[in-house]
Amino acid sequence: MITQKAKYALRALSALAQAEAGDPMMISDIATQQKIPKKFLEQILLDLKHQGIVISRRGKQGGYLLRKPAEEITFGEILRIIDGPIAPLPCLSITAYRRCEDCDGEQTCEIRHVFARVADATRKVLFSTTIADAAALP
Amino acid sequence: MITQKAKYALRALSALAQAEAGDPMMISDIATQQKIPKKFLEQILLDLKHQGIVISRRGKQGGYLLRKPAEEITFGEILRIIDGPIAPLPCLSITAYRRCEDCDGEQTCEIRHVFARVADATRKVLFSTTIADAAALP
DNA sequence: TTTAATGTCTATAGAAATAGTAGAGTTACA
DNA sequence: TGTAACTCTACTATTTCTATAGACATTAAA
Repeated sequence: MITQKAKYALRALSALAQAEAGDPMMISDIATQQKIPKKFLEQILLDLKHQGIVISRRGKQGGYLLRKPAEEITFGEILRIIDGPIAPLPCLSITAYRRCEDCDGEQTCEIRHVFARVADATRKVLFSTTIADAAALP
Repeated sequence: MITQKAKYALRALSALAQAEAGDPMMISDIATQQKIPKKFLEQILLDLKHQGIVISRRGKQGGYLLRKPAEEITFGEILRIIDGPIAPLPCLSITAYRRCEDCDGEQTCEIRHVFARVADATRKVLFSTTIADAAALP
């Protein structure tokens, strides 16, 4: 299961993708429209800003904007930022590889190569789907 | 990420699959061989017993056995028992469906159909791979 | 029939993750 | 200069994860 936070992040980005281009959208508008707790959403958007996904304008008439075209923001990259590694095992993570301490070597691990296939299949979907795809829907 | 518990469960079952057919394997032997904390493994095997995956014999010469051929035990069914639903969203779970409260309808949800594809891809791997595949390796 | 070895079951506990909430601070437009 | 917006840090309640502890039940073998 992905976290609630990741769900919120993806839906918020989808809302931004649907907004007028160049016209910032306020946290409270996104929160209302997408039924996301406002203070929680603040944190999420701040994260996404720090990771270069969105930009913000402060003060009156402020709000958030996508930093790049929605077509270039994948589900995979957002999930990595919010929920961490995509891989089902630490020893299969591309961005946060960690050896399994209780495991006697990756070549002989009985389960590693199975989950390698899971990871591949998952990545194939997540990195080929963008926020634009999500926003396009009905 | 799957839990440590699920990793232990799959490796324990793989050990059972490699044991002499009909010859029960003791918890402590599995624990030593697979580097699993013994008391933790007890719980895991008990779960698997209650779910009909393994059978046990008590007393001297006791131990655990697979209840059905390793070829018929899939990774998917074990993960469901230990970690819960395979699906990345509650509203996509086959065994534990739950509506998303903050979501305005599953037809219009921007992210649901993306994760539906993730779930399909994941299930395809997890339910076509068995403990026998894991045990067969090197 | 006793004893030792084995699984069974319930309870407990510390650490980490999850899902928020609170509030003081900063910026910029009108 | 006022106020509407974002920024940042800290805090908290709940749940999940990863075990550990210990009393109990059963069985095989001496």
